[in-house]
Amino acid sequence: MEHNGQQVGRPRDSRVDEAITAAVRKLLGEVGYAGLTVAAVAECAGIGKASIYRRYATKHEMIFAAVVHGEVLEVPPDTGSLLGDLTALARVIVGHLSNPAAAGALMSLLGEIAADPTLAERFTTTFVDPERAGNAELLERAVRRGELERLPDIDLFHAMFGGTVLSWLFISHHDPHDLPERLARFVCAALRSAAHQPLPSDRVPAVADERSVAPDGRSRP
Amino acid sequence: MEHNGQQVGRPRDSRVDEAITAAVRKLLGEVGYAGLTVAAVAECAGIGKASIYRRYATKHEMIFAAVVHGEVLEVPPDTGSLLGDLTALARVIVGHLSNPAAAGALMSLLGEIAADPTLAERFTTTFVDPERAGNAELLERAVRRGELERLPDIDLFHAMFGGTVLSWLFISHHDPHDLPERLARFVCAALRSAAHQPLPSDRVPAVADERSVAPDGRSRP
DNA sequence: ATCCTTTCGAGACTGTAGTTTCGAAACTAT
DNA sequence: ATAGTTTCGAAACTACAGTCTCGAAAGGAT
Repeated sequence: MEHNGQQVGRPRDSRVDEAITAAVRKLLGEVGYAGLTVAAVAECAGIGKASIYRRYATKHEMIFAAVVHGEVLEVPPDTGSLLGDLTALARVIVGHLSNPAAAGALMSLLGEIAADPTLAERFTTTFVDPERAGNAELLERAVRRGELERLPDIDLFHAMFGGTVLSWLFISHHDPHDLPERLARFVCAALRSAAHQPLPSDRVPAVADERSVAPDGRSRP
Repeated sequence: MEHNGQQVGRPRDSRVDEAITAAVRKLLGEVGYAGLTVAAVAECAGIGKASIYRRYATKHEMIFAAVVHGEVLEVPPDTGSLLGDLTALARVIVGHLSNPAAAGALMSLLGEIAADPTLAERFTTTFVDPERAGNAELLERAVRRGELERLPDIDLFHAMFGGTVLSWLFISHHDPHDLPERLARFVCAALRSAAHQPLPSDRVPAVADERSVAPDGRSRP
């Protein structure tokens, strides 16, 4: 009988996992989200389709994992000022969203997410929550530094910062080269002003704690 | 030979056009973007699939036309204050994006647009440009009213306002009920601050407290 | 060493849905 | 009227997601 947590049977080859994500990213850049087929991923990775569906329930989950995996936005280091920090954060976001492979896929993925609560849940815990936490940390630095009197509306700030970049790139299709400076200056001004105003409401959006989703998102057969 | 503008051959039945868009909207509300099939649209409209593909090159174009047609965001009427106008504008955007049918479709559409320059062009002229023009008009009112010293960065404002709502709804999945007030207040503060800053500089004022945000009395139209 | 379980690549199979083809019908021009 | 053109609905075509089976291989357990 099997020991605690130890798997019985042939273990999964981690090289297969890497080959899948590498193939997905490569093909996303070449043929785009709509042109991506599971068969092509398998061939490009030199594996069988079964090895893909053993790991991911659907094609979308496969793409999701390949696009989001490890892409959690790191909090930029302390630059010494709120304006500097915001500029650096905007640069990180722009950098990630300018990657053509992940970029187009992310939008299509958001479409899927809008119609698939399971995927939405995973997306939130994997991507959204950490990113918002990073934003919060950045703002707390400004409070400690004395640049802000109190913590601003984190949820609004988070939606605004990322949402602006998203809209700038994928709706307006503007050149992002000077967006970080413009956005950071604008938001910085808003934060300094808003810090003097009372918050519109005092509801605390409790984050639903979900427990134990398998790391690979696939319940074992 | 054909006369000026007159079409030769059997004319299109305008009832078919109407039936298509009506069927798309009806089905989007029932089954969502991912569950929408061309066959279902054809059956629901009581027509053949060929009549759809004669009008639209792809399924996505069909949905795009059905969703965007006539949905151009109207500029809300003058409420007498910038804050009021911004709140009203945010309510309009939230209202449109909260429509489940259009909402999921828009995100998936943005994914297609990222990979299809033709669709991107149509989307820009049909949807993005008019919306930005509407935003500009609203800000010009504030300048005429004397609330703003000069016209702010229109492109940034446009991306920020719509992008924030987009992110709030489809990335953070938050409740939008009080978003218009929060967003409008925040952006209003930013506009007032940014209006009397030099545009191309990166000055770093310490904690220069400005209490000039007093005239905030009205909040509702 | 020998089972037992699981993963592996490969390929066949199925159902669904986007797209195209086809004969008939509708309309204009001569 | 008749030829030419375009639209119509129905049906055929095609691609692909997703599933399954196969024989082989890689572990762990006894």
